[in-house]
Amino acid sequence: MDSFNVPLLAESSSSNNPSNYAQQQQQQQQQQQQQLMPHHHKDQMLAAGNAPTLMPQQQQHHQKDNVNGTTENFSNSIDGSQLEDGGISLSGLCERMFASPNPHSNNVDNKVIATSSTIVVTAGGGGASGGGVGSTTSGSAIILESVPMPSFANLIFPQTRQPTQSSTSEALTGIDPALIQKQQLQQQIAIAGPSIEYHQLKPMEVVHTNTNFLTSTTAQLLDFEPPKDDNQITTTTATSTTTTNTANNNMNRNQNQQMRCSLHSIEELAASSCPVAAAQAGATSSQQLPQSGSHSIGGGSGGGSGSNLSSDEESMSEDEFGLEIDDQGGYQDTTSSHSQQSGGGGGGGGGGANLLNGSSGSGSSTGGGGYMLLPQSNNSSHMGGPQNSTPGGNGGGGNSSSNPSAGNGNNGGGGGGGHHHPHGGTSASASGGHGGSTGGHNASGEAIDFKHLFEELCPVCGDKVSGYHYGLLTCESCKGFFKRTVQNKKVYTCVAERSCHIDKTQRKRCPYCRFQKCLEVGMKLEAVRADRMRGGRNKFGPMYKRDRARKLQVMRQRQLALQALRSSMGTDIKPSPLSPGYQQAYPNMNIKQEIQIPQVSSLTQSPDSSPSPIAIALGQVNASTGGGVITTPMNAGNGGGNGNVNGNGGNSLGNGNGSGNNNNNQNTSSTGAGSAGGNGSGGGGGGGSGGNNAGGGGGNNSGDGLHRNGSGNGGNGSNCHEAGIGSLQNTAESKLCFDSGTHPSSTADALIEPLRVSPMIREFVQSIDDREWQTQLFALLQKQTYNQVEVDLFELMCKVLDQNLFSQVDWARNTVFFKDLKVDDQMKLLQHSWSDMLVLDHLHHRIHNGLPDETQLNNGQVFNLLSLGLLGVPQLGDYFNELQNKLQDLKFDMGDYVCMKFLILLNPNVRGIVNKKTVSEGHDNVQAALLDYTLTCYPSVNDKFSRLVNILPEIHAMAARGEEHLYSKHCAGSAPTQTLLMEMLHAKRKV
DNA sequence: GTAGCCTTGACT
DNA sequence: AGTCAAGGCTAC
Repeated sequence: MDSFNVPLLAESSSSNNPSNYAQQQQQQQQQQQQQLMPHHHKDQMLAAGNAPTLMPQQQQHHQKDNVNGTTENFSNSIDGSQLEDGGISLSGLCERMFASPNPHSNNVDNKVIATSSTIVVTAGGGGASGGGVGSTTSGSAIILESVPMPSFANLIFPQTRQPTQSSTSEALTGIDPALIQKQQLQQQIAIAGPSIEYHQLKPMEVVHTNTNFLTSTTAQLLDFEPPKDDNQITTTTATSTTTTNTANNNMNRNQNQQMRCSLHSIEELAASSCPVAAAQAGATSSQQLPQSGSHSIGGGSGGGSGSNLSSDEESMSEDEFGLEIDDQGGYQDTTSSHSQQSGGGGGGGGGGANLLNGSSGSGSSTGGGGYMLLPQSNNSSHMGGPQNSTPGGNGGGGNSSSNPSAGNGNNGGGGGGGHHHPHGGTSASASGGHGGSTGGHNASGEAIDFKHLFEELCPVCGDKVSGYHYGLLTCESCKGFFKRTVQNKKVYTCVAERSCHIDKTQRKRCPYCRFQKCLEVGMKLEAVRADRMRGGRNKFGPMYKRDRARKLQVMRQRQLALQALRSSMGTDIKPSPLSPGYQQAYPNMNIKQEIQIPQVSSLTQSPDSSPSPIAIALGQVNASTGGGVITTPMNAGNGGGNGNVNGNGGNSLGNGNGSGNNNNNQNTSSTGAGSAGGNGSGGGGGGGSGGNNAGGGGGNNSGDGLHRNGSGNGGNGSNCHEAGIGSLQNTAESKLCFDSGTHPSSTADALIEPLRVSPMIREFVQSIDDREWQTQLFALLQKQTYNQVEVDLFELMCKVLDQNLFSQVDWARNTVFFKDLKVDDQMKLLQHSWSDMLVLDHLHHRIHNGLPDETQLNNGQVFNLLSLGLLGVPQLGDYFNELQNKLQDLKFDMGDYVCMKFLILLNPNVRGIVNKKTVSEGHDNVQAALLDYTLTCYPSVNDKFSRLVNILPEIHAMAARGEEHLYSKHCAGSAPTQTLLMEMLHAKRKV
């Protein structure tokens, strides 16, 4: 049968025994981790999401050698045994067991209290390796259980994991405190919801099974409904579990998210330890870690696959996808050819500078307030240089950042509100936003003053920064703390909930949480020298340099923007005194927990201003208004102070998280529902005066740079095409143009037929949650780049794709037809369709949600969102656009989209489907529904149904190309390993 | 253990 | 020679 227990790169192995390769791979990773990481942090690193790859044999070995009754020895074993004796720490096992970074290994109940003295650990699984090993601690049996199952499978039935985890948790009492700590760490992962980033999956092992793979490993049983007659679950517990297995889908989803752990530098380490990369002489990750390079795994790790596509022809480099920061660290000067806008506005209308020369220049929107993770408002190609759009969405009235230094968009205008410091607030200088007269060259061309860099606040504790330490600007104490922790292999424990606030006054209280925060903000373990050599420079030097240049550039732009603002507004806005907190100039900094996520337009919006039939049918828009903004919880919740940018009736949705008062300016009309207290007051206000495009017309430069639903109605429609369809904030504009010009009949269709939309399609559409997708997307991008000087954009793309895949699986397994299938079939279907669905999804998000082509990351890098739709193949751009145009010509709407998605998923022709009948029926039903829908709701579009269906093969062709590319990149060691994405890639080849 | 200050040494 | 990010020292 087709087994999905495919080891990563198993096909590439030169070994006859596929499992050997998996073992080699794991060993390789472990060895590399040993060399690359200060071992002792593994636990806490893992808490940040990086699970080690373990070999069952190693587990066994470790348990024999290292589990003992003393904390000290155990701790030592953690540090040493994992790496020195080739074994693996018990903690690591526990981490893998209880907190697999697999986000779908969920249901960890952090409330569980250990009451048992028995742990059951069954090492190994499947056919790959050894069985369980019992080891005792304090007289208690310890049997660890590894989980060598397809992560993919985990996704489908994650809920059955819970009992195992909880029961095992309970079993911890009486075990070495260090072990308990590990358990706590895992729980922390579960608790640390916001750390949603990058999925690292449990390693797959070849499971030679003659029967249903579901019964092939214990691990599988943990995640799947165990067959009634199967007793392979070896987990035991002395007491009953305190958790239940009642997680519903939503719960699963949430928990899944929680389990998606942040990996930060550690994950990069892990990624860099990709055995394939190691096997390819120096083809290591971009982290330039000191790999041994001598690991000879798998000779042929890539080659054996038969798809060792090493050609660089289509290799995507950073350059190809938007890294536009030159090695000198400088951005190109955008001041001359690009209009600049200090959207500072974010904050209560703050400093948003009017777009003085806003005519045609691409806007370099430098938000006054919040940091940026919003799609840029630029309306021209970025080729001329990065447009540093730093929308001021965050600032809000007050500073609401998790760190005092976070973006404060209080420059001018309203703003002002309270200062909210989730972290207990140290000294955030809340003095109004400062236009950035510091550093770099100010408008007068003064010399760069790097001293200002150190006026930032430490992202860990808020103390004064003393310089770059271990990867980023931190204070001296955190530098020392980090160093001590790493060098001395400290293992801390949090006596509280592992969520202690860390600030200057409390940083001593909980070293555990402090260290966690160090990792979270991006301090790099590898910067601590193993040999303790003094002096000299490390490899981060160039990175620091670039970071400086980037910061200075931001400052410079802000300064110019502020100057422009002043001149445009007379002298009303007085230059603020130079803030000791240089952070005002760096809204990107220190805003870790203040995720500002751009929300794209409603799921039912389309470029066509008229609501689609399905939108009306779902009651998400009033048909009579014909094109009104669809208010969703998403846009309503944001920006309490939705200020009308131009007073034209368009809502410039504030996207800020500011907690301050929503001091909107004179233009505010607060149309958005929900002035969510802590939310969004800033952004909305920002729009007010800050984001006004001097050109008047479009009014598209909201303070938050988002302005999705904005767009004045007052004769501003003509701006829409200039603005670019790809821009989130221009969705509404695009709709207007689209509607009025291209498809005059669309409105009629929409208004006449909505009620005839079949219940099936309604249900389909309702199953789509684009908001969650958006939230996850931008949260991931933000988290991945928060305080990171530089990230590998391809790797980031893979992470996003990986996340999208998780969402996709999550969606699929809750949908009609599909959910009724056996897991075997489900997996086959997904493995066959995932890439097509990714492409289709991206088309959908582009068309219906106005997803832009690119977005600027927290750290200033430009991330090419389009690459997600192209699966990393830039050459497919034209083809992609062509498909998009075709779909738009067909008035492709949400109903069409979801039906097409189902048609892709429910492919009865997939080989090996057991319940082909059900799949086929589902497919036919959807097809019929789509046909009916198109005929009923879009009579004006000739032959819409068949034309839509004919696009599916085109999507498939594109997806196939993307898959090849991704696979080749993976074989070249450029892609993160142990991700669902890679698993999918391999699975399809296996199939 | 913390954190401020000192020393070191590769790099510019 | 200066810079600066490492590690080291030591008073607290």
